[in-house]
Order: sequence, then structure tokens, then C-alpha cells
Amino acid sequence: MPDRSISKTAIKRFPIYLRILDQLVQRKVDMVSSKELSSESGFSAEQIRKDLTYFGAFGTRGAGYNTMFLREKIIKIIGLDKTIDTIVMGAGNLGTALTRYNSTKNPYVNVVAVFDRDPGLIGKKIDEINIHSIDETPGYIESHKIRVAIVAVPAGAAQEVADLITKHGVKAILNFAPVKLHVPEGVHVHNADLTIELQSLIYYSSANEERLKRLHQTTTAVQSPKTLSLE
Amino acid sequence: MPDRSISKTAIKRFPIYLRILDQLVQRKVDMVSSKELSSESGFSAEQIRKDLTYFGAFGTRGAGYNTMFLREKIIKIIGLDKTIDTIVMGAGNLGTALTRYNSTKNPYVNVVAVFDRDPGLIGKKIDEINIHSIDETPGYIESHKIRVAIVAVPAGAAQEVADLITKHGVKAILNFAPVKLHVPEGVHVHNADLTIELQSLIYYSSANEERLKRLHQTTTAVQSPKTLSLE
DNA sequence: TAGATTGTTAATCGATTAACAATC
DNA sequence: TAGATTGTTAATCGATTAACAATC
Repeated sequence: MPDRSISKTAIKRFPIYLRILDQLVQRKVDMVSSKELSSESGFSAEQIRKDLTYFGAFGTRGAGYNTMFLREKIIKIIGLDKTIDTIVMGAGNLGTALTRYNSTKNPYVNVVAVFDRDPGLIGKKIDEINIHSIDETPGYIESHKIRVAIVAVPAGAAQEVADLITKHGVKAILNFAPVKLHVPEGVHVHNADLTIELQSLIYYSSANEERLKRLHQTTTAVQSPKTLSLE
Repeated sequence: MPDRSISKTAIKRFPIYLRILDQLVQRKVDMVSSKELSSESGFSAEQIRKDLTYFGAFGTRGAGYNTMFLREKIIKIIGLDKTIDTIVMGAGNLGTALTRYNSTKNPYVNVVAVFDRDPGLIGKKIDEINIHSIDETPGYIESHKIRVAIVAVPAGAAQEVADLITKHGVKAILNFAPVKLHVPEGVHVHNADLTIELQSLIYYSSANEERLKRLHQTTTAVQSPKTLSLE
């Protein structure tokens, strides 16, 4: 049972800190304050300082944080200090795009292989990365000690694929399939369900008042006024 | 100022409820309890009941929820009761995959146009959807009353694109570019930053103990023991 | 009526923010 | 020393869970 003390939401902020620090180091900025990190990231300065102190005291009072030093620390906190080899399950539209995306845009992660069931795709390449038969997955995971996988297969196949890869050692799954995956204890799943992201955004895209009015016009149950978010 | 009372995290659960109800209706299941919805979704039954009562009393004590009725209510709550036309900014790998994905996998959202800057892409199609010049964006947004957009352009172009589309009426952005977008008040941005999702997952993929040990070996600052998540 | 399950209030838990002493 | 900014504790806020009365 890792990290009794640090929350999932906090951990999601660290890659954002890292990205900002990457930029600062590149721009040869030596020091940065929590206030400056705040305006770059959108998180409060207090929250940033709090997040960092979960792992140590990396700053200098009165001066701020050394960008190169803090960057190195965050890389180690996240676990990006050794190259992370990842596989992509599914070579469809999304799997292909994700393979390319991570190869070009993600400086800390390496997609080393793609797996698919379609014989027409096996043996082909996405850029330089081979598409293998899904039957080769167990051997590949074990010989290459793969711990992180991206699942981009259709909903109907996702659980089966999750079972397969976790059985052979995968500990973390970025799941793009629109299903809840059931995985053994100790395996982490992040859902990156694009349908849900987009649908929940629609809630915010139009005047709530109108929509909720429509909702209640057809609602037979009596509403107590304070359960409404308008007025 | 909409929804003083309901949180962003709660709203993200509604599309998941909807997906489950879609399946139940399709399977001709008439009634469902919060307990059953809980085991399907992974959220607690109490939380599901709480979420629903933000918008009304849709169930029957002793019996549960009528699946068709609840489904209709949730569609209206999210705002999916009229067709949502969406545009995709950027026809690169990711933009293309997202266009196809939403066309085929997202039953409630319609991608109606894609925009890009590359003259080599303009005039081509992604499946049946035309790729337009980015210069046509303002006119298109206004004439088609587009309120929701997906941004899948390179990081360097994302702010500029966000400025353009919000200026002409877009109220909600699903942002795949790895930058923090600054948008006018009242515009909502969901970040779907794949790099960050994957990097934060890596934190969970290996033994924390080892990593944190490495971290502190090179830390000069003295640590108070309780700030550590191990021992 | 007995059993089941909702709707809702109260209790708990966790995360964020505020405040400030420590200290560069 | 004066000014700035961290690290850390305390206060606040919000979200989740527990409990149970209402009621089908």
C-alpha cells in the first residue's frame, strides 16, 4: 500500500510542474518562486509548496527554488529518472495516434511496441514501432519488463486485454476504452475516456438555467427549492 | 455563475451513469438500484443517490430507478437532449483520431467540421467530415452556433486557437495541447493532456519505496520523518 | 405488514487555503 | 538589518460516507 499520505490529485500536478520547469531550465531561468509557478500552472502557491514538501524541502527561504535542482527532484519523485518503456494495446485510429503522440511529444516515455489482433496489421509499423500479434504480448511484457501500458482497444475487448497484461506484470494502465476495468490489487488504472470528457464538458457549454427548467417541466416529483442550483 | 452547488467531479460521473443506463435500457432491464449502479460504475451507492438528488428525486423508494426514465433525466441534466455539434481544431494525428473516434464511438456528440492551417490538408476529408481552412473558423462557428470545440493543435498554436474560437462563441473546450489555456470568464476548459496522464501513472507503476530512497540519498535538506510517505 | 431502497441530514474525511514563524 | 519566500501548522472548505427516517 503505497502513498498513504499523498493524493492522486496531487500526483497529477507533478507532471505539470515538471513541464514548467523544463521550460524554465530551457530558458536558462535559474530560480523560480512558488508564486511564479502558481501563475504558470494555475495552482495556488500554497498548494505547490505543500505538494513539494510531501517529498522534501527543496527550496531556499527568501529566494525560491533552483529550477535545475527542483526539476531533477520532480523527475525522481514521479519516477522518470530511468527511461520508461510502454506498450500500446490496439493499433486502430486511437492506438496509432497515441503511439505517434507519445513518441514525439512525451519526452520521458518511450513506446516500444504496439499489439493488435488484426492479422492485416501485424508486421506493419507505426513510424519506427512494430505492430505485433497480441499473442506475443505475454512474452514481450516479461522479457522487456514492461510495467506501463496504454489500452486503446474496443470496449468489448478491453477487459480481456487488461487481464492478459496484468497477468504478466503490467502495473499501470492508461485506459481509453469506455469501460470500467477490473484489475488485481496493486494495479493502477487511469481512465482517459474521451467520450466522458466531452460529454461532461457539454454540461458547461450552454445556459444551465434553460436546461434545468426543461428538466423540471417534465419532472413529476416535487422538488425542494434548495436542491436546485439556480436561484 | 452556474452551479454553485454541484462540483466538477460530480458532473464527470453523470456521463458514466448515462453509459450504464444506455446498456441497461438496451438489455431491457426496467429497474436498477443505486447498489447495482454502484457495482457497475465503481462509485458508492450513497454518492450516486446524492449526485442524482442535486437535480431531483428520480427514484422509487423500495424499488429503485426506472432505467428509461432516469436515462432521459440524465440526458437532460448533461444537456445531450439536443444534438451537440462540435468542431475539431487541428487535423494532425490526434485531431484525425479524435474526429473518427467521436464520430463512431460517441453517440451524443457530432463532429461537424475540422480546421487546420496546412494548405495540404484543406479540402480533404476525414471519413465524411471536411477539413476547412482555419480562416473559415469564425464564420463557421457563428453560422453553425458552435459552442463546443476540441483543440488538438501543437502546443505553440493552442492559445492562439483558443483566443480565436472563444472570441466567436465557443463556450467549452476539450484541450489536448500541453499548455494552460487562458480563456475569457464563462468559458470552460477541460484538459485532456495525455502526457500528464501517462506521467502521473508512472508514479504508481514501480515500488515507491525504492524511488523515494533514491530521492533522499541525494537530498541535502533535512527531512522531518512525517513528511515522508514511507515509514 | 415486512422488506427494500430511496432521499436527506449529520458525521467524517480529505484537500485546499490562510497564516505565520523560520530563515535565506 | 530589511525584504522576500519557504516550510509548516492551523483553519476552512468541500466532498464523501454513514445513518436513518420516509415510503413504496
